[in-house]
Amino acid sequence: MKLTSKGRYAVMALVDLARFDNINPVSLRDISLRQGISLDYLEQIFSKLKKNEIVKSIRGTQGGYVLNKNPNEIKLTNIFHAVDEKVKTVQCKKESKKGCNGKATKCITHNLWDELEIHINTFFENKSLKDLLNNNKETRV
Amino acid sequence: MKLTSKGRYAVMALVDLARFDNINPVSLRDISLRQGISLDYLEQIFSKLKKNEIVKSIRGTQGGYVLNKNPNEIKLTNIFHAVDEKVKTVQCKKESKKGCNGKATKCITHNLWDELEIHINTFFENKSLKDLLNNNKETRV
DNA sequence: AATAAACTTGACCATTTTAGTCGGGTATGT
DNA sequence: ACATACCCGACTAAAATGGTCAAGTTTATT
Ligand code: FES
Ligand code: FES
Repeated sequence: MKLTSKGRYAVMALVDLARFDNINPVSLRDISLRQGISLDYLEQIFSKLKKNEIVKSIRGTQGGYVLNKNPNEIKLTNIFHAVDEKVKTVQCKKESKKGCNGKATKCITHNLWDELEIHINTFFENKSLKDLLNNNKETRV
Repeated sequence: MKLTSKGRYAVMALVDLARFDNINPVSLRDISLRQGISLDYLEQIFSKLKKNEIVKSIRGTQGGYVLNKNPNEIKLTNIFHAVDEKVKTVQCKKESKKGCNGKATKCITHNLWDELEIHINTFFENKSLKDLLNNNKETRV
């Protein structure tokens, strides 16, 4: 049960972006340096964020990315969905009529994992980028 | 963000066990057949459950496993902990003074992932094996 | 017009994790 | 004796992860 770097980085990068994009487009190079994330990897991530209309790109010198929506309209759900960081607790195909291991019945714990999935997704649906902007400066340890 | 089979199987197997161990010890072979889980894999899992005093073993013919505690005392947390299915949302070492990527500060999303981890763990702490016994027969699809 | 910054695309890859398998044991009820 | 069932450690194929690399295109600036 772990979060992958792709999802973590996507959120990190967007928080960074949201802080600075009022002034100018923010280049991935800057985000890379500030957050310590590989530039090449960021490009992959932003390509997906763009396809999902979470950010807009501006090409050329002085270009970069800007948010495509208000920070309070961007939920973690949206971000995670964009970069394919999905919550998957059940083993069976969700829409299939079959259970785990190709059995005809749903397994005895299926309902439990469904509950868990909802529980987690609720968290993501209730958090927007805006929530992360306040009171979340880097905290010295 | 996904649940691994080890954790899923551990819970599945224990629910199965809890249903039948009032009468006789339950053999892994039976669980394997009923739940469609590889016997060899179950042995690995039960070895850990035993070390963590969640189940007791009885060797020899007619042997098997029985619960070592009341179903309402066995939380999902305990089960997951036993089989090393841990919830890990942050990238940094939890107790280290360093953040992600060896930086001296905690990253801007660290608090968020901490919150998430707590959110998920709360779910596991509030569910016991007993909760899963009622109303959780295999449901025909 | 030349240059350099920055986005775009797609292929490639090493490492780690997962989900097992396999081959030997040892204990014990019948 | 013998079959059942637990016990233990090593091994491994396949998938996922977390990137890197190469070769573009676009556009602001000089
Ligand atoms: S998780 Fe859906 S049937 Fe097992
Ligand atoms: S998650 Fe802890 S510092 Fe990034």
